[in-house]
Amino acid sequence: MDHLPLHQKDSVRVRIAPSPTGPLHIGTARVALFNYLFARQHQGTFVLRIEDTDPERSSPKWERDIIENLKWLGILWDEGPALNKDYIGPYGPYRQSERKEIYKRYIKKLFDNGFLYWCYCTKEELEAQRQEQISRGEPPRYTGHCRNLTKEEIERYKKEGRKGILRFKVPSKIIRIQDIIRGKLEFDTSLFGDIAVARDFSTPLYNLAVVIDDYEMKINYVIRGEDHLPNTPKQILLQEALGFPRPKYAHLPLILGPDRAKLSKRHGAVSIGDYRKEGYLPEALINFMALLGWNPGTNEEIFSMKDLEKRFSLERVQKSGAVFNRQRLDWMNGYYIRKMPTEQLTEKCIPYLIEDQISKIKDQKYKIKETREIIDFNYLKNIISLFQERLKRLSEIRELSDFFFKEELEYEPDLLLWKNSSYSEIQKNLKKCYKILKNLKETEWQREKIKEVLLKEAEKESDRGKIFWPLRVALTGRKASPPPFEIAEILGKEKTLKRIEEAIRLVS
RNA sequence: GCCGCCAUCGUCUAGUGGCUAGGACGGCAGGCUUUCAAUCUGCCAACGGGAGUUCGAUUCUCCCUGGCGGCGCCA
Repeated sequence: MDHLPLHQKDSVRVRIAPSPTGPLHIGTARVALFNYLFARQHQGTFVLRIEDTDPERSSPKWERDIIENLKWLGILWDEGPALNKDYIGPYGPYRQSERKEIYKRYIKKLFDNGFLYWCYCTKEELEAQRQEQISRGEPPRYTGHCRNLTKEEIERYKKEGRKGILRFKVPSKIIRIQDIIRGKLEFDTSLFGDIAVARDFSTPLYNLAVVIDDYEMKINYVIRGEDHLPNTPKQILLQEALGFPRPKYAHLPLILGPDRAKLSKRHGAVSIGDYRKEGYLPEALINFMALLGWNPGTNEEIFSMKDLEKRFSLERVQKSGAVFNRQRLDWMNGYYIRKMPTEQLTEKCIPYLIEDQISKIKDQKYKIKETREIIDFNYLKNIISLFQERLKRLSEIRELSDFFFKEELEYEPDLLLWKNSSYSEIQKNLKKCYKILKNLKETEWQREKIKEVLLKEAEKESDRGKIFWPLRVALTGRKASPPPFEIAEILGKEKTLKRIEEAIRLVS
């Protein structure tokens, strides 16, 4: 850990700085996670800052989404906005829109020291220039048209109603960066042109705002996505002009879509909220995201947040981008679902059922909407337990368990047919089941007993499927489901017999 | 176009100057099983290309190719 002197171990300060222009993106969440883990590892501080300098695109609604979902994931910050109340931290507000006084000081300082100038070019003029440069094969950049305007020219522009923007006089030099993940990097700033840094004295643009805030908040490690690599030398130039120390940089590989382009909306669900709604567990998402670009160097692959806090290291972060693989996420989510206590799983599944199968009456009591039966938590738990090893996403419980909440099942009579058996044979076997089950006492109505008595009958056949398949279909109306004994037990004797009768009628 | 970054199975990845290049997801085949799932067993599957360095390169260097990112009065 040569980039981290021992005496600084307790002073690590990192941040995640999302802009509230959309819901929490999976890429942002992963960058947040890596920052969080790095901070935890070094007993450092993890800061959340809201980058809402663009009032056009920012919205409190998205800020709320970002905050709520970070909390849900368990990526908690030490300093930053609280969910429901205003909060001013030790380094000022954590929302850029509330930090104008701070920015003003520095922008004035830059201007007074001659680093900045007003540029009055219009967007159209800039665009025309850009096109021309591109057609000549030059890098599109601002070449300093307004750098040395006379007082008269400035007056004239102002009279024309031009508002102007503050640009930074970019010096020509080679910037060398030592990136923790990528090693030595070099940039030639003469290719940049003069960058726009502020709309006016109190509203900095991104590059300047970041530099000022990171300095003010004493951020010493900047861990962010690789897409920010080209911004880094620009920010360093600004730091140098302001006399700020340079933080250490670590640029993380990007999360890619199946086409290997940066993961974006067109690839499907990208917001944490979407995954949450579909029934992905935070543990699975965290584990999965951590392994996208990081690995422990061993064959282990199941990691809790606590494990990650112990094991994570920037040194083991990959350089190349990682394709987001939904199947692997599904597998991992299924793994965590199976590992979870059934009680807890039931609690998590109930909201999905409440959407259409059941309604909540009071604590622990629910009503099946279609049959109007009153059931309790335990009943639901019994149902959920049948699907625990079959679920990949919590939302699947709706579809999978549907037949428990129906008055009547709808299915094709042909579905009752096992292999090449005939209707009459199926009818005969269903009648046998009916008779056997009817003779069972209520006290004997439990899965082992049901299985025992039916198995005795099924053994007489050349193939157990001749008994079990039609019975299972009679109870579920499905070609795939848990075993009939367990379903019968939960359904109860009366409903079970009724469903068998119904099936018999179908094949008559 | 310019600048930059990256390069091991389809995907996530381990790894080494000499190994049958390892694991996981997925796929395929099989066991268990009425079905599905879970689970177990097995199989398929990779070092982008060319030079160099070297006794020997997947590994080190260079070039090429390819992929990606960036080039806003967005962040």
